[in-house]
Amino acid sequence: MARVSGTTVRALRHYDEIGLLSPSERTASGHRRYTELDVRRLYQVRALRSLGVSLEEIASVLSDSTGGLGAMRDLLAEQLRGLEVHATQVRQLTEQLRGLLGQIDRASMPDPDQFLTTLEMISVFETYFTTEQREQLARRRAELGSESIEAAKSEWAGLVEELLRHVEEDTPVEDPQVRSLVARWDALAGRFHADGGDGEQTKAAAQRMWDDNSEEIGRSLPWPTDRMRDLVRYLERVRQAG
Amino acid sequence: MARVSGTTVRALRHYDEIGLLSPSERTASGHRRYTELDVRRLYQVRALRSLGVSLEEIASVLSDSTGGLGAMRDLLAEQLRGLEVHATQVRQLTEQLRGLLGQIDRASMPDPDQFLTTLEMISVFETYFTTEQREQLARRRAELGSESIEAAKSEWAGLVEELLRHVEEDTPVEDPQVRSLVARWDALAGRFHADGGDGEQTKAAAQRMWDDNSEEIGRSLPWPTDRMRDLVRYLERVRQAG
DNA sequence: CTTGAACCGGCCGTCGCGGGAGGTCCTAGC
DNA sequence: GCTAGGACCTCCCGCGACGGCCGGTTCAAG
Repeated sequence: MARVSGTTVRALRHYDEIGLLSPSERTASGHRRYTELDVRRLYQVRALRSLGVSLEEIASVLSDSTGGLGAMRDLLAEQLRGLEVHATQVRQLTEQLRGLLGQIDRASMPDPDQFLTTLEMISVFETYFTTEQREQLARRRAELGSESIEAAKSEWAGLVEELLRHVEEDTPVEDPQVRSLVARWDALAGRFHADGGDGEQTKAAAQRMWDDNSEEIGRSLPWPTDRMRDLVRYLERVRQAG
Repeated sequence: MARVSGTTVRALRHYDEIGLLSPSERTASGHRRYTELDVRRLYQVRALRSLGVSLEEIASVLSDSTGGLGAMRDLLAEQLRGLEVHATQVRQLTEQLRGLLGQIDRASMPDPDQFLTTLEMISVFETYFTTEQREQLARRRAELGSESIEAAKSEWAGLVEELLRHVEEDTPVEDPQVRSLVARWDALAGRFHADGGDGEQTKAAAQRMWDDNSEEIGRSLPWPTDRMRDLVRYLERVRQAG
């Protein structure tokens, strides 16, 4: 039976154990004897398995005595839906991996610490954003276009530099110039979120992420950790003063 | 630690058990106490996990004390290759499922037996053809174009009808007309295989499949089983006579 | 001092089998 | 009839990355 059907003996015994396909007969000595009907059922099982259907689902649909071609159709349709979801996840993973590899290659072996920090950032990111929210962010980035992202990056870098100066000079948090800088900072960050509805949730997630992990985030930036920490505290004080 | 990092307590204990991430300290009572360094390592672990890297590989690459960014790069590149292979398989599966669903829908609930037989055919197909050979067949079909496939199908149907007549009339196997029909049959089947090299293997696999499962194949056809079996035997006799 | 939440180690379950141990059976050749 | 070796049997452990439960300990707040 195993030779003819291209399955392993172990698989056949497994199907017998779980009651999915028990041979209709046994020899007096206990050897499994498969009938013609058993062979047909095995072919059906193997075909559904090769389509990724679980043994449990196969059992239910094959034992559905209502001649259930409808049930079979539903099962395959559901399988297809699941597969499409899976394919989406695989595409996202592939994209992420390619991005990371590109980052490594472009920097041609950057500071290992910095790369490990990037890994940490991915983790934080995963923790705080669900997949849908991440898609939303990606769409938003796509809408903005890559040049405006570059512009935002440089504007952000400028903001950080200016704010760091104020931190060093300990400018009072009520200073209108400082408050305007912080407002620009928040507006800049806000541009990367969608408006209303789910956008609010994304914003809230980002806020939580920032609140809980501002130090981690700081480490991933091209400025020294302690100065960024000071900057973050300063920002919070300015916001509370507002 | 679990709350902050977004992992479950169980996962943390698991990492401890397998020695991937053991807390640097323990309280006197035995509670795990994670240091700042442990937190960073956990973030790295989670990030690599979210990229689909196995715990074993994570352990090896994180314990690589050569500051191994190169090892990391290799690991991620390998991960990417594996993902791409997986994506190909997923695409093939999706295609198969869509084809099957289309078949069910077009026939708007055909004979359940016939559909189950289709499933059996898939299984036989899987048994005898490797993935690469299947791809080759698919390419060949694409080259031929769908209309020529339809033409071949109807030509085949015509051949079967004519040959069935000869079987009923028991025309001698040496009859030149019969031999020409069989030659057309073989040529028709041959058109669906590539020429030379791997094509020969595909042909051989098809031959084996036909030899071993001609009855199964017969069941999937729109002609009655017993007449097809007679036809198959007749074909073999004609070929041997040639 | 109590109480409820959090933590501990340990063990079983998942899914689809693979692989091995130790014993029985079957068939071919002498 | 005997023997050799292959095929079969049942029973059990293993994977990978944890989830979940149990009975007991520890911790922080009131």
